[in-house]
Amino acid sequence: MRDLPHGILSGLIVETEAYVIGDAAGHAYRGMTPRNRSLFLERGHAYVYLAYGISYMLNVSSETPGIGAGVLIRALEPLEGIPIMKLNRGVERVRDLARGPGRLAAALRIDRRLDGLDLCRKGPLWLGRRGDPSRKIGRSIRIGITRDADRLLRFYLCDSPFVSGPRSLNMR
DNA sequence: AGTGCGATTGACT
DNA sequence: GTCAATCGCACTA
Repeated sequence: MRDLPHGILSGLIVETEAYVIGDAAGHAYRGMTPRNRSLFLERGHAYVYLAYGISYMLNVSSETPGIGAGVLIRALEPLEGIPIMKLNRGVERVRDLARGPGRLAAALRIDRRLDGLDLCRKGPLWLGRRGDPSRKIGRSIRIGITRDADRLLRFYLCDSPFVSGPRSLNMR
């Protein structure tokens, strides 16, 4: 859920990637730095960083304080505030509004100012419960990384058209 | 102080 | 399918 001056935006998370303890692909792997310190907060805090100088990535810290791990939120099925998301993204097609981590952040106007925010409390950005536990969840290798590339730590809703990535990865 | 490089995207052949 | 854009930051010296 995202609370903006223009209104409330929300969506269903349909795709994530885990960056676990001791994971060479994770930003926390080489210890705490000014950029990644939010990964070391109590689980449920936002870690936002800029990738390729172009796109912001939203992560949720996933361990107890001082450990350093998180989950990248890769795609959303837009639910509320779709007209505002279209303005934020400059595209009309609902499927393209938040399909991919950079697009998701753009649709929700997420940037480094939200870094470190507690996502378990209602605020400018927070997490709710909307999922249907009976929907089938697939897993695959993670997208766009080089180290620890073989681990099956990407998760997505099999039947959702709002999932990113090559179709060959979305069949399991 | 200088350098190299992405947890991507959008435009183009 | 290929490829450039773009910049904060981690690393080296």
